[in-house]
Amino acid sequence: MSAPNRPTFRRIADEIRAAIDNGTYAPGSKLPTDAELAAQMGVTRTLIGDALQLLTTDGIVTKTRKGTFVSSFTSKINRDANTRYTKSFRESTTADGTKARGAFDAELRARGLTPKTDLQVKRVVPPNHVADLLGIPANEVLVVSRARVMFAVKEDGDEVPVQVATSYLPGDIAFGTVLETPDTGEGGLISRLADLGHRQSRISETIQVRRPSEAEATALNLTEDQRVYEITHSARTATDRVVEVTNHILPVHLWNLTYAWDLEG
Amino acid sequence: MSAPNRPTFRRIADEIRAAIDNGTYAPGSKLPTDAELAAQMGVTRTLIGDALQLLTTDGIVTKTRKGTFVSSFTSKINRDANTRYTKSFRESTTADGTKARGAFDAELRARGLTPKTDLQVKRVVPPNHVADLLGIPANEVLVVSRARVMFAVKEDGDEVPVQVATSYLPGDIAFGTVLETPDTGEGGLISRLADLGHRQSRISETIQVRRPSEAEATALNLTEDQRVYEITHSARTATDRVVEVTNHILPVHLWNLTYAWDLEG
DNA sequence: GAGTGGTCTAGACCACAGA
DNA sequence: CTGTGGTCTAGACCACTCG
Repeated sequence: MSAPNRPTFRRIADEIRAAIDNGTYAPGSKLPTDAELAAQMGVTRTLIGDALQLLTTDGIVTKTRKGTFVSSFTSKINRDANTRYTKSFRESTTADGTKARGAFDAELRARGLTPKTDLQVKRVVPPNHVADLLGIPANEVLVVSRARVMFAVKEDGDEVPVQVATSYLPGDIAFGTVLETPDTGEGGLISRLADLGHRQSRISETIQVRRPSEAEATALNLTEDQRVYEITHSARTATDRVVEVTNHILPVHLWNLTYAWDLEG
Repeated sequence: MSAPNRPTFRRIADEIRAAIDNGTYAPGSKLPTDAELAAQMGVTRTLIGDALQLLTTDGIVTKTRKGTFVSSFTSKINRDANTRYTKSFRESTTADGTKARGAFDAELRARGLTPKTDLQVKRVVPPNHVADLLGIPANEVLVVSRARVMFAVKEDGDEVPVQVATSYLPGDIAFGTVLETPDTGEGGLISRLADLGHRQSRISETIQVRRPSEAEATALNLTEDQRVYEITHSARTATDRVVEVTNHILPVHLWNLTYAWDLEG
């Protein structure tokens, strides 16, 4: 009623969305082929494709060469920017008695998922905006880059990529230290930076939403029409030096973000 | 090179986007009609429509019954969650010597735009999640609702809607006070709440990205395929009472968000 | 009434994954 | 090889806006 002349392809999308919500199509199951749906609904295959593309963009279904499948990820993961950087959360003990290895680890375990991270440590010349934040000349100085692709492993063993993040650490701090090794141990990067005498005291993050780059789309299994948060995170010490810049890329349909802070007078 | 088999409609979108970026089509100007572009490029009108829809979703062009127009808004507005709630920013003096009326006001003037706000003050039963945050029973208690639609007025007098925001204030605090009047004066809502003995001390915000509701799409001049940030803002006093909940809706293509906070040990 | 974009069909060809 | 979704055309009808 609210939309009297709602186009057919949107009505079809609504219909299928409702069918997924009410359990007619279970998470992970295969939908009928476009051609079958077209026959059922008495429309062209083109229309079904348009309708399903809307659901694909929302992350509700995934289209492959083998058919259309209902996404198995339903609820969103919460990224709480404040607790995630506290020592207690980063080093929190998980259900199986092991200690969490950094913020992302604790975050996923809190949701009953098992985290898995692919890491590549390199020395690189950072992107300009990162060099800028680190206070070093552009296109010149090498820094340590810790590029991660993070997965949520479900109970059935399926690995879903949920985030890519790249941390940049100044060379004079990180070269030749544990910060260039794969496992940063209990409490993660932030704890190790503190060990090295660079305890972080103030964080700032800027957020934008955009289409994924080609590389991001591939890594996160996204289409060009989906959207990601890009969070540029920078941490400075009490002496006001930026000792870490991290670029987080998160599909918007998988995450909520939370922030909290005190007001001064 | 990077995408060998890039579909035609995406290539066309890229082409037009580039033409807009390099000034071939100026901000605010009218593009050729779909039919003309189709003829120029030797493709069907359908394809041009698909291409332009990509740009519409990104907020780069606007389609009307009168033709396709290049958006006049280029850069994004920055919403700095921290400075925006400081007293000095909210009450900052603008170029013309007048005092800013709250956070949004100061935000836009910093960008050379003139803010304009349509306000409707009512007593309403708040949405469930708001009642929850305010610590009152759902579907029952009246609170003060201050619903705003905010515009950026350009130099040529054009008014672009950039945000809708609705603040909810507990009745026992707000009924019969200045909080039910249209103009909350210097420093805005927060200053008046402080005057009434409810100085805010801690803020938390949660962010998600979603399609706009029908009402939001109408108010903000969006299509169903564009995306908005929904920011749920709540403020509590030193005595830990939530005295304000505000729901902010911002088109993602118009805004960047910024947060900053201190780490404890 | 003329011109605009929005929608939809019917049918075609394609690339790609899997048996 | 077959079946899948992805793309594209040609052409049609529509609703809306404006002169």
